[in-house]
Amino acid sequence: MNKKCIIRLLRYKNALHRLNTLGFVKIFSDNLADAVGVTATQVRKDFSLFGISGNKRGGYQIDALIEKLNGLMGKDELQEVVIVGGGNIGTALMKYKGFEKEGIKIVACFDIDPSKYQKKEKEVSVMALEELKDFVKARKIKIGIIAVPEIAAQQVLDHMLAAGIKGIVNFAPIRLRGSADCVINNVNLVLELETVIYFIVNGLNKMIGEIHEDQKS
Amino acid sequence: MNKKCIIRLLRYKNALHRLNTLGFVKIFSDNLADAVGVTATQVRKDFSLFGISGNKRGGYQIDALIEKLNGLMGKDELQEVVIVGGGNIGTALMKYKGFEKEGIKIVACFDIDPSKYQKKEKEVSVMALEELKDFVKARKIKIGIIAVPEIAAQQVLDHMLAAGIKGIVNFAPIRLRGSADCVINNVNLVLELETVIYFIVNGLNKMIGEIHEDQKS
DNA sequence: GATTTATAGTGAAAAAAATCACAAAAAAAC
DNA sequence: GTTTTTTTGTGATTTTTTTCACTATAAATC
Ligand SMILES: NC(=O)c1ccc[n+]([C@@H]2O[C@H](COP(=O)([O-])OP(=O)(O)OC[C@H]3O[C@@H](n4cnc5c(N)ncnc54)[C@H](O)[C@@H]3O)[C@@H](O)[C@H]2O)c1
Ligand SMILES: NC(=O)c1ccc[n+]([C@@H]2O[C@H](COP(=O)([O-])OP(=O)(O)OC[C@H]3O[C@@H](n4cnc5c(N)ncnc54)[C@H](O)[C@@H]3O)[C@@H](O)[C@H]2O)c1
Repeated sequence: MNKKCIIRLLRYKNALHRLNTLGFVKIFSDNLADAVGVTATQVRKDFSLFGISGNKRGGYQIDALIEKLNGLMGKDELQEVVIVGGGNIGTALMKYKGFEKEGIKIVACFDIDPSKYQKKEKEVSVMALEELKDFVKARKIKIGIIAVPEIAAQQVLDHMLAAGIKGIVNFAPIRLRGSADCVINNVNLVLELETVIYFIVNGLNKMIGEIHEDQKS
Repeated sequence: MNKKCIIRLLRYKNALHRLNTLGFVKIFSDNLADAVGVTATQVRKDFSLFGISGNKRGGYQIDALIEKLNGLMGKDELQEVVIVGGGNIGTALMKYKGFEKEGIKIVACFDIDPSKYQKKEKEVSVMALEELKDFVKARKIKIGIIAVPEIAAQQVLDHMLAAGIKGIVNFAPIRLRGSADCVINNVNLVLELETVIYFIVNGLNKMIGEIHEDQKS
């Protein structure tokens, strides 16, 4: 079984979700491939690896496929997520409405700057960093987002680990190290831009295909 | 030459930048590997592929290395970038101070919602989408960021292509297709979270290593 | 109901990427 | 100034990932 395959499965699931809400009922491997940006063979191979099967000459039933993928991906229960750092990125994430439909809920944000604290109905509360540990332990939260300046990232990671967080998306432009006990996905938005710039400046538009790669550790 | 290698080179560059500002002068392949999350052999192999050499038993001179990488990456001139969509993500990016030191400058934002328009000193102006084309053409801007709702993304892409944009980072959770004439880097933040959730829910913390992969097309 | 056709499924082959293993060379130690 | 140590550089090898080439099968057509 292929490591990258897992990320592709998540992509398939998201694409199928979209196609489903658009009213599609059945899909062929090449449509799905197209939506996600891979080859049809790859889609079928991935499915084959995970024991997903469709109907020969009939394609795949979208709802059954989504169900199967959700099962494989363990996306049955709503995942509660906390953010540390209520600045630009943290706020953007808090305000984003698109998480819920993927079974993700941002339940709280923690900051050290008291001017950021807020407690409103309908909005995500911003609390003192000191409250993180109790909050996370009480609600058994497993996933956290780091949206603090680079300089504070390692320290925040330590707080999160102490609180029992098991998975982190880190937006600080520094590679935080995970462990057997905690997976970290380092997302570097500047790098996303730089990558594009590289291809433009060097006229490598030809080099089409999957290119970027993040790191989980 | 390896495709992923290019992204690693950008990572090396960023890490070196950081180490440099921290006062380091020279570095060994294993330090750099550590900072970026790869093996020392990989670092040397990558450098070898791009004709970068250091000093046996002496490691690499950081400033010379940065210069060489900048040369290879074509990061000599300041890159001006426009955003379309002045909402949550667009605003976060506009306010972010970390681009300039990587030679990137957000010069303007375009939106269809007049309530978002603003023209202040010191801040990035938000203008009407209709002004995009002239602005981009006049300043010969090559790079754009799409930060509009999914439903509007394809249309915005068309506007950008018409304006002459050659490279795009797209935050809408839909795969926009590039062409020989335009590179698109689709960034999906929900997927970044979902990936972490997958690893936690399935107890695959063991599966340490580089995992995530974005797409440029 | 036979034939054609489109599509899934998959072992085999190819391609791509990472790692290994070791030579070369520079610095350090003696 | 010789030996040891440390680190780079890279061809060879291994591993991983993708693609190919083909079979099986269900639907559509005749
Ligand atoms: N905004 C962007 O578009 C953008 C782009 C690329 C990368 N990033 C990275 O994302 C991270 C956040 O960026 P931002 O623009 O939102 O920054 P920001 O300065 O707007 O927000 C950071 C927040 O973290 C809080 N904070 C600082 N130290 C803390 C600590 N120890 N514990 C808890 N909270 C703390 C601050 O009070 C502030 O509210 C940074 O590492 C940045 O480099 C941001
Ligand atoms: N905010 C997040 O944390 C987050 C997370 C994941 C993905 N995204 C994606 O990023 C994109 C932007 O998200 P957001 O939260 O910033 O949305 P938002 O609704 O806050 O902002 C969207 C902006 O785009 C403008 N807009 C709409 N149609 C437009 C058009 N045709 N031309 C120009 N401008 C137009 C709107 O006026 C608005 O200002 C969305 O596709 C979203 O799915 C955002």
